[in-house]
Amino acid sequence: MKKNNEITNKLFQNFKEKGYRLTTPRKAILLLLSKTDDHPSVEELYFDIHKNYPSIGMTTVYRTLDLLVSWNVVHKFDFGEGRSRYELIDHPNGLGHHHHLICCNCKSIINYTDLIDKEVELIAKLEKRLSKRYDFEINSHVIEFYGLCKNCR
Amino acid sequence: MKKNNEITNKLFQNFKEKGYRLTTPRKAILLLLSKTDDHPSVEELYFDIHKNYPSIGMTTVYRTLDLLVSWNVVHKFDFGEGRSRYELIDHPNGLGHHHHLICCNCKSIINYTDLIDKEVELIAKLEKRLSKRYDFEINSHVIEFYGLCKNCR
DNA sequence: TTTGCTGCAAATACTTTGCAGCGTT
DNA sequence: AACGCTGCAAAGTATTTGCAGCAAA
Repeated sequence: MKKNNEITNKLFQNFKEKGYRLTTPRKAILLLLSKTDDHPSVEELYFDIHKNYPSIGMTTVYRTLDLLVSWNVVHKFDFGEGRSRYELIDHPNGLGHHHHLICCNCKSIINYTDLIDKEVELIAKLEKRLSKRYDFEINSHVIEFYGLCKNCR
Repeated sequence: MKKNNEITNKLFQNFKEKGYRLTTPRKAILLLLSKTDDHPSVEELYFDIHKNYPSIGMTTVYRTLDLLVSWNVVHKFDFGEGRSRYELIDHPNGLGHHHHLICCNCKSIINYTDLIDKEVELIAKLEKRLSKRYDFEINSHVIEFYGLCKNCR
C-alpha cells in the first residue's frame, strides 16, 4: 500500500511539527478518511474503526478529529443534519480539492471537482485580495451550492 | 418604515404560495433578521424577540426558522460553534449578497461583499454548468474562507 | 369552524468533560 | 519515568417532540 505510506509519512511530519504523537486511533482515522471520497460522520467513523480496533471509543474519535481539524489536516463540515462530517483537506487519492452541491431536501451531497483553470485562478486572486484587505491568513476555502437534487425536484 | 412593508409584502406572498400563515412570531423574526447584517443564533433571536413579545417561546423560534429555511427565505449556517446561525437570503437592507471569512481559532466572522463583476459572472456560469451537469436546481451558494484573523495569528 | 400554529415541559441527540489508567517516547 | 493520550461514564448543550390550547382565515 504505497498510498498508506505516503499518508503516514505526511501526517507523521505534521505530528512531529506540532509535538503530537502518531497513535493507533489517529492512524486508523486518517487511513479511513484517505480511503473514501465521502464525508463520514463521527458515528460512521467510529463504527468502521470499531471493526478493526474494538477498543477505540467514540470519545477518542471526537477528540482525534478535533485535533486533526485544529492542525488543518481535516475539515469539519456541517450540512445541516445536526451532526458534523469530516474530510481530509489534502486528499491523497488524486481526488484533490473539491466542493459540494447540497440538497436542501434530502441532504444528499454531490462532490464536484470541475473547477476550470479560470475559476481556480480567480479564487486564488480573491484569496490574496481578501487576505491583504482584512489581514487574515487564509488556510482553506469552501464553495457550496444549495438547492434540490434530481430526485427531490 | 417602507422597508418593513417591502419585506412583509414579499414574505406574505411566499407564505400564501406555500399555504402558511403570517403570524406574529414570523413577522418578528423576519424583521429582526432584516435589521441586522449579523448572523444571529436561535438564542440571540429569542432574547431579542422576547423584549417585544414576551410570550414567544424558544420552540417557536426554532420551528419558525426551520420553516423559513425550508422555504429558502433564510439560510442556516454552522460556523463550527456547536450552534446554528441564521441569515436572510435576500437581504433587503442593500447589504445584498455576501460571504464569510471565518477564524478557526476565535470563530469570529468577517462579512465581505467585494466580489467583483468577473467573479459574480464566473459563479453564475459555474452554477449554470453544475446545474445542467448534475440535474440539480441551485437556489443559493456559499463561499467561505477559513483561517486565522488578525488577532489570532 | 377548521386548520394548523404555539407554548410548555419532557425527551432526544450530539458532543464534551472528569478522572484514573495506560502506552509512547 | 514522564508526558499526555485513552476509555468509560456522567454531564452539558442544542434541538426536537407530545399534547393541549389558541389564533387566523
